Amino acid sequence: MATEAFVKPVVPNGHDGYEDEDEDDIPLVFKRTSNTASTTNRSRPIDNAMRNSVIGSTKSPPPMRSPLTSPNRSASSSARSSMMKPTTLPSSSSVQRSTVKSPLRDDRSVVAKERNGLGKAPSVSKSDDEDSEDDKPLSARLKMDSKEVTKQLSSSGRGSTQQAVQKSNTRPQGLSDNTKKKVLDGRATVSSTVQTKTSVGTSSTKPVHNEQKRPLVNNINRNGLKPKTEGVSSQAPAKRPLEKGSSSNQSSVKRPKLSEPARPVKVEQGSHNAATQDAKGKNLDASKPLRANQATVKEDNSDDDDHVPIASRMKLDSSNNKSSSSKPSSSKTIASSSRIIAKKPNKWVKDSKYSKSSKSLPSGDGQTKWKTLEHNGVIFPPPYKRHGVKILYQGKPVELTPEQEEVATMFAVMRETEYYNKPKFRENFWNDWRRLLGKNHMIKNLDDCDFTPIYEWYMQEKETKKLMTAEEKRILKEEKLKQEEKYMWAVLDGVRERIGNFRVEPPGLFRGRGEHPKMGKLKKRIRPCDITINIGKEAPVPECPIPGERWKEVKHDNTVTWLAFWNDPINPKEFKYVFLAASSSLKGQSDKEKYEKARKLHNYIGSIRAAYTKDFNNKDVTKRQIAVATYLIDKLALRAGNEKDDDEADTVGCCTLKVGNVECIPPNKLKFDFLGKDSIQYVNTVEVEPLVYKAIGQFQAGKSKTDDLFDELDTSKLNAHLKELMAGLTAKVFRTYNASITLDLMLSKETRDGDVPEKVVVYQQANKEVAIICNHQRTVSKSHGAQVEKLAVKIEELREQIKELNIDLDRAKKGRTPLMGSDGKRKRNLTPEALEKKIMQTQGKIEKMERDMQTKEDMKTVALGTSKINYMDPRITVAWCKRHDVPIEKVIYKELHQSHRFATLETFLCIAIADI
DNA sequence: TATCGGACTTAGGAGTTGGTGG
DNA sequence: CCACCAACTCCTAAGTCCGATA
Repeated sequence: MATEAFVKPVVPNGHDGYEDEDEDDIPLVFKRTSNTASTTNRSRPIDNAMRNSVIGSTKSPPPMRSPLTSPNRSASSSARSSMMKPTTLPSSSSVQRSTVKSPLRDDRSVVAKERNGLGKAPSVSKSDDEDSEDDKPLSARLKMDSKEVTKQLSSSGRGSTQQAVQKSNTRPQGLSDNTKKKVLDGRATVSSTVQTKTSVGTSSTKPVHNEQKRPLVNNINRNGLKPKTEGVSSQAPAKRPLEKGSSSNQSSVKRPKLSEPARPVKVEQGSHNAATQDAKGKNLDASKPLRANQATVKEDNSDDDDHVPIASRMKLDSSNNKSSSSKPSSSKTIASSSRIIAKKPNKWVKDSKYSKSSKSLPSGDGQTKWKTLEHNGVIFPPPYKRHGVKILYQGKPVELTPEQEEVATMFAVMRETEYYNKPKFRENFWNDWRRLLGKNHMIKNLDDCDFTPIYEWYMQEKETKKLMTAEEKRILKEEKLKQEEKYMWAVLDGVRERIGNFRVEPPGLFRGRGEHPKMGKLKKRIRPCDITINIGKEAPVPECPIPGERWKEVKHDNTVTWLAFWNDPINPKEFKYVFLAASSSLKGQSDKEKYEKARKLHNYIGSIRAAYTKDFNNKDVTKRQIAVATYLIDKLALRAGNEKDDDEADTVGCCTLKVGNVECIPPNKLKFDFLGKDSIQYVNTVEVEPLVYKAIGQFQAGKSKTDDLFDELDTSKLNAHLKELMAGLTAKVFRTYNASITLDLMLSKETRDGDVPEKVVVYQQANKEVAIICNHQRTVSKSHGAQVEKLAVKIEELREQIKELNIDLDRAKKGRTPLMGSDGKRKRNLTPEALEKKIMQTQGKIEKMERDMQTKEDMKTVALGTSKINYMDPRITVAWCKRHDVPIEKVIYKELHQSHRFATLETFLCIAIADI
């Protein structure tokens, strides 16, 4: 390893996207596309299933080899040393993770693994090599040398770290068995080592493998924390009472949906173990050194270092990490490749000639975001057009003013939605509409109103629209475009950029998600006098599109990126902003910064995990809560969980979890059940480090179900703590990091030789894993049941056909003619060979349909788009596509890849390759 | 230190579109 | 050629996080 250390290892698979730092340099501008979300559906069944997993399984990990990780990775990693080294990260993290499996991870297993740091590539195999060639170059290019790494590190703020690091390192040798095991897991490399002791286990999951387990847990046990039972202070003021008592309550309350148990953990160990082992083995070697130290540290000192910023403690191992690998087949390849790569990368990275960086990065707050900004303001929805259809009140038609009719229409058209019959929705609507009707209006209550006439008018309008010819539709579309064209673009620093939401939100009834207390309230029409425009000083102020009216205010603030804003009519304290589109350089830049931060976390994750593991039994309750919360955020990808007002839906994140949201299941499993963002239910049962389990029990002691689990904690305290560990680190970075590392790991691990469709499936599986980890759900489409049924029917028909064909085959062999078909027609007289061929083909069809059906079922509640757009570093995807000759458009949709972000990446990659 | 204001990112669902299998 | 469905786009709600202020 050592040798390799500097070289960037090529990742076998090559991926590395993540790892490469270079990319950083890359000019890319990421732009994001707009969203994509998938469909709707809210069910969340899936999740459950998927989610459950154990976080840390205790078992010792079997030796697996992670392809990636292991050797190659190590090597490579080392190479990357800098970043990602899988080793590094993984290590620590890995260790933990591995140990633990996060439930999530289970499925997520993969993820876990990744996180662990694997690097990427399992081994590159020969085949890989080939790919690797591409890969290599790229990856290699991307990656930095160790030196670079170092630089980065330092830049990242390690500075002081070193010292700290040292401390941590110090411990090295002493890894406990546990540690070793962890290490073995592969994840462990350096960091792992460190952690090892404490090891939290993280989950690593391999998709399949996950199971492997994670030594961590075990380790933990050894550590044997004693749980203190004491109490946590129970002060917990309940921040927001759950409504129901139990956590679950929430869920229940808000979303009835699933409560299923999570899926069982998945996986299984089986396969992976092997991998793991390998990895471990490898890792060990390499890793031990550094991280071990750290890890070791842990308990002992437990407190010692506390003060030391983790960051400082950490250092990278970059060099260290690299090492291990050995093994496998890939090694050769890797090595060689790595070298090559290494060189390139540097260049690459550094070269920033390509980088477009010309623009100033936005980044920090208060910083200048632009020098000149021109735009034409916003476009307003057309004024209300009266239809004159009357509603019935107690059976009689009622005359309404246009204003009253407009709001009545908003309500009428929602008849087929879930909102329509919700008491809160009706109540809020009625309160606002009644105000419009006036005190003396004949309509005295909503229940006596019959909106059917308006609903029918609306349906008819819809039908009419549908019946328009394609030509008519095209003309309408063009007209609309012509009207809006001038509002669609802004010129920022001389560059024409698309504006994201240049249309002012039209009036309507508020559709909050979950059990939102304000659902049904009237969202009034926004007028120019509600809008503040932000534009360059030199630019002409946009003309107010509504004659006789004027903007509320015109500002020239170049420290912000918004072009206009107005106060949210539903929550006047909040704002609605008009920003540039995701494809703009401004958004792309911040996107890139986001991924860079996640990458940087890769270098710190080992020490961070070691640090929080050490604090699982810290005597200071606040520290203990921070440690456990960080663990949950890291392992389960939970959101931070800011405090919320009472006039918002009752949802929680990590810091706002209620006692009732977490159930302790002996010996060391935790069942989470709560409503998260958008009132999406999160149900997951995971095995955690025994110390975590104990700590949770302590935090719950003496409290009611609606009290805060982490009563000493809030997001600002948590983030302040995280910032001590790594500059710029906040809770959400863990989500980005774990999502990207998971993608990377899964891709490198699962990609095999094969045709493009097969590779695309691998990508989708990886994407799915990430979505599960992040709990991105969608509701099951209305037609899902019918679609599945249809497939089932077809499969049955094909089976019948096979039966008939077999009969015909028997007859044909005996020289007889086929029987009449089920349709009564005479069949062609085929030779036995032809019949056999036909049977085979039909069998193949059945198999494909069964697979499709399974996939459809598996994916019915998983939303892939959100993670693709917001969490998975596009560089990983691009690098993988290049490496494996998969056209980028097969895995990324158009708009996404058209966006600068991807275009740039591709360019970047091409350049890198050429360089080589 | 807790709150609040402010600025941005992340999220799911509705609506639209275009590719494709029958 | 048509119907269907998956893939997108659009929309806007709902989070995160930071810095200022009380």
